[in-house]
Amino acid sequence: MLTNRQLQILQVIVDDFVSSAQPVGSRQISKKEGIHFSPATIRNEMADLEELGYIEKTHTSSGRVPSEKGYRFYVDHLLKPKTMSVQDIGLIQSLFQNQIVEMEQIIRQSANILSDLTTYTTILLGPNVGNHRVKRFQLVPLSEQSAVAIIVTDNGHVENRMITLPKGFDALDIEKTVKILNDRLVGVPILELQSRLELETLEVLRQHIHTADSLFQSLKKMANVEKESEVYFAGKMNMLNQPEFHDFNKIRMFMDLMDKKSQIISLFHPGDNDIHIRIGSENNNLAMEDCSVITATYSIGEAQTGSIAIIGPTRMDYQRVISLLDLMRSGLSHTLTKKLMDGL
Amino acid sequence: MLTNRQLQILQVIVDDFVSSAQPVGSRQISKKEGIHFSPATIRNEMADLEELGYIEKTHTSSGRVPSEKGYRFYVDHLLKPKTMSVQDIGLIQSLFQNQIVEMEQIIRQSANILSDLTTYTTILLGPNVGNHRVKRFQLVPLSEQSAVAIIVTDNGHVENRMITLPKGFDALDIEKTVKILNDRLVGVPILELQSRLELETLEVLRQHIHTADSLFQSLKKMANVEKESEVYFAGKMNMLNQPEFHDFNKIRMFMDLMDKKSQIISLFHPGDNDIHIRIGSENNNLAMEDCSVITATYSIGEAQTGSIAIIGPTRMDYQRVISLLDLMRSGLSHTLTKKLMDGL
DNA sequence: TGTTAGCACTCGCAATGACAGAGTGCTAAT
DNA sequence: ATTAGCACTCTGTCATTGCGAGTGCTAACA
Repeated sequence: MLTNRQLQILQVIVDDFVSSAQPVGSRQISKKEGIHFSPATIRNEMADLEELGYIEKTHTSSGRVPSEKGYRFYVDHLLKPKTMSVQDIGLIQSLFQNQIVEMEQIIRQSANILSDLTTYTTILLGPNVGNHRVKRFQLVPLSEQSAVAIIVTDNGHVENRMITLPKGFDALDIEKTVKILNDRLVGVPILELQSRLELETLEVLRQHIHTADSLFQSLKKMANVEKESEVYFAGKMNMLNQPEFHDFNKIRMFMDLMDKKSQIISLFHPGDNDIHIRIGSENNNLAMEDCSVITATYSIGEAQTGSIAIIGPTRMDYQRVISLLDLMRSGLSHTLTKKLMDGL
Repeated sequence: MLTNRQLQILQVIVDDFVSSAQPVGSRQISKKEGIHFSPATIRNEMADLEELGYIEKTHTSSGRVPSEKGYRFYVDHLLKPKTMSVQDIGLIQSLFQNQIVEMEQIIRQSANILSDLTTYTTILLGPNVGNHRVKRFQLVPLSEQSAVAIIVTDNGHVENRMITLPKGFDALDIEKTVKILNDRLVGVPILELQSRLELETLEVLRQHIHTADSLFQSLKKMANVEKESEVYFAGKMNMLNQPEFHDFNKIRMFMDLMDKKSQIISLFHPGDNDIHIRIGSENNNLAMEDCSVITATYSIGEAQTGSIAIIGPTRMDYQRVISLLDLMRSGLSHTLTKKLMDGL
């Protein structure tokens, strides 16, 4: 167990390093408010803290830097709620007071505001599409052989896809098909669309349309709606400002990562509803070794949830990010839920 | 006028510098195939070329580097068609042989292939939306007060927008509205949509729907479809590989530029149908001082055109990029036009 | 007269060493 | 238990040096 003094010192080291990005020496610590012991004493304590793995030296005679374990401890035990600046709060509030109609707009804006306020990178996962339900199908023929299939979901999202039509498919066929699809599939969650399509419509289609099987192939493709959530980015380039990223290899790796949706999604904490913090190697990703990721979820109505992640260097202002994230998550949840209830 | 020998030397300097990124010295030049004079002679010629402004020294005793004027001359007079590698051709061909249905997919892929093959950055402007014509309107109500408005264009593009409905707007009203819109506005180019909407439908709507004016406000918003072309990027990060961009400020400026659609669009050559090359400051953009941009246009059918730009360092393999760009532009034109003719 | 060999000179760059500054660990005094 | 003091270590900077690559110029050559 750490002594009170060790806690104090660890706190100062993390706080100081977070804001200066420079290793922290004993003399520097001794000058801080609330520290009433000499540099020598502090050096002794630091030696202990180092032995325990909470801090590290960058070289034999350097000041100390928090280790991953140190950050972890700091985050778990030493985080003290700071009051947020009125401006920050105001900026976030104004987004929600602003009467924006489209959900997507609001989400985009949220990401931008977060990355501006934090100077880190924000990734925002839109509500998971899988739970949305089909509201309406539409089939707009473009030519003899092709048409646009449109699926509108209950939250106003529109999916559209080009499909090929069977030979000799006429206006009447289209009408019939649309009717069948709407009769049978409205209300079905996107996630189940493909299976339900087969189950519910194949037979009926065969009864009414003589090219049913060919058509069905097209419809099956259409029903293969992207189930992964939309990903919104903001402030990708903010990483360039972080001194730990003044290294082309790191930048490269980071940017490559940002281009891979599957890897991005793996950064999010599955399931659960809290704010989560992953520090450095806890992200299980080489490109993220010097990064921490703080994630939160927001919810829209009962069923839909989305996530927000803020990615910064491990030397990150954890408290500030958490506050901002919390404010944003609740604002988003509230505003978007209201939109949903009001029928968008 | 440059002597034959000077041309030869300039050519070697550009070629060499393009591939090595290192200033080229007289000794190095003298060793090249086809060069039959001594380093001393070459030094004399280089002194002349420098005086004429085609090449520069990076410091008093360095080798020479092409100046902007040098590149310009090279591009205008010295470019020799190289035969393209079979692999490159194959890769591009395979894209078009591949049976991809969606235009957008093809365009995205094209950009990717180009940036992969060139190792530069590709920007692809989709066909200008303004000329597309309305094929069908649809209005899907989501709640009492809101609906999704959908516009399908003749090339299969789908625009959708949330709109608010007037109080007490019922299913019958929706049906009427959709009918009126489709009767009056199908075939109208997107560009004219807003004006034609007012001209053609306002009166009729007033006759049939008692909340016509309120509805019309919503429709007007809907009709405000983005007229600028879609922009596709590929290989943004390729710039990191270029030694001239191993400088955080340049990277930053470049990336900032890439985020500004209006600036991006200003990089393209307006109007004209040829391949265009802009070197360094010819781009009139500080962030582009060390970049060259090569642009080409492709066309879909008679009316629609799009553009491709490849952005690399001024020290760029001009010939290769031009060949690739030419191949891609004609492939794209051909394939997409065919798609359009086949009714997509 | 055009070409070339030779040479002195310049510049960048990498290696070297000296040195100041910041920090540590340990010991001995308080 | 705390702290002052001191020897030691490591980094970063600066000036020096030497090397290599390249140039410009001159004089010799074909």
